[in-house]
Amino acid sequence: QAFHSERRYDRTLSLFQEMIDRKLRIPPHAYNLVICGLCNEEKVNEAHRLLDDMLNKGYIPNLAIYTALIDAFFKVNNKEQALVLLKQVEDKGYRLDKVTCSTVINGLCKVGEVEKAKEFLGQSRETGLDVNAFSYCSIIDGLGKAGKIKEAEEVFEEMLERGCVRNAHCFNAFIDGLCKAAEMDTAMAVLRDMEKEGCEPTVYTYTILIDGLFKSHKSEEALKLWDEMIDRGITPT
RNA sequence: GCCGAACAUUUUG
Repeated sequence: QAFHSERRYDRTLSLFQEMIDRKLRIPPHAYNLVICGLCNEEKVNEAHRLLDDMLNKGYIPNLAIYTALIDAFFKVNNKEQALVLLKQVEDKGYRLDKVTCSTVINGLCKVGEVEKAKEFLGQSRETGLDVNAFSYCSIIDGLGKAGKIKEAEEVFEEMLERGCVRNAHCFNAFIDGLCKAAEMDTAMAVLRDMEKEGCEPTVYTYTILIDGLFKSHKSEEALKLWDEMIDRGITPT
C-alpha cells in the first residue's frame, strides 16, 4: 500500500511476486494495487491477466479497477479492448459513474473519435449520470486539437447552459484550441473572460498563450504576458 | 468516504 501511494510500482510488483512465490493467499486489495500499478506502467495485458485471476478466484473487482484498465487500454491506443471491457462492465450490471464516464470520453477523444465521445456524453447525460468538467474538458480539448474551434466553442458555452462550472482545465483546453488555430485575439479575450468568471489562470494558461503568441510572431505581447505571469507569482515549470 | 479520469511547453542525441 505504501509503495503504491508513493507510485513506486516496481516495488509494489516485486512484493506481489514475493507473495506468490511464498504461496501466500492474495487478498483482493493487493490485486487492486498491482493492477493499478501495471496500468500506470502501460503493462495493460499483464494487468488484464490479473483481472482474470481475480475473477477465477471468485473475487469481484470494483468499478475503479475496470476504469483503470479501460483508461490504460485507451492509452496504449487499444480502443477495441477498452470498449470490450466497457461492455463487460455494463453487462455485469455495474452502474457507471462520473469517473468511468469521463475516462471513456477522454479515451475516445485521444484516439481521435471525438464524435463518438460526444455521443457517449449525450447518452450518459440522458441516463442521469453526472457529466462533469472532466468530460467536457476532454471534448473541448479533442475538438480544439482537431481544429474544430467552432464546435469547441459550442461545447464550451453548453457547459454554462447546463450549469457545469468551467474550471481552469476547460478554459486552458479552449484557449489552446484557439492558439493552435492562430486566433490569438480571441484567445486573449478568453483569458480575460476567465478572470471575470473568477477562474484563476494557471501556469498552463500562460504557457499555452505565450507559446501561441510567439508562434504568431507576437513576441512583445508574449513577453508582456510573461511579465504578467511572474508578477502574479506564477513560476514556469 | 477511499482506490480509478481531463489541459501546455519539451521529448533518440
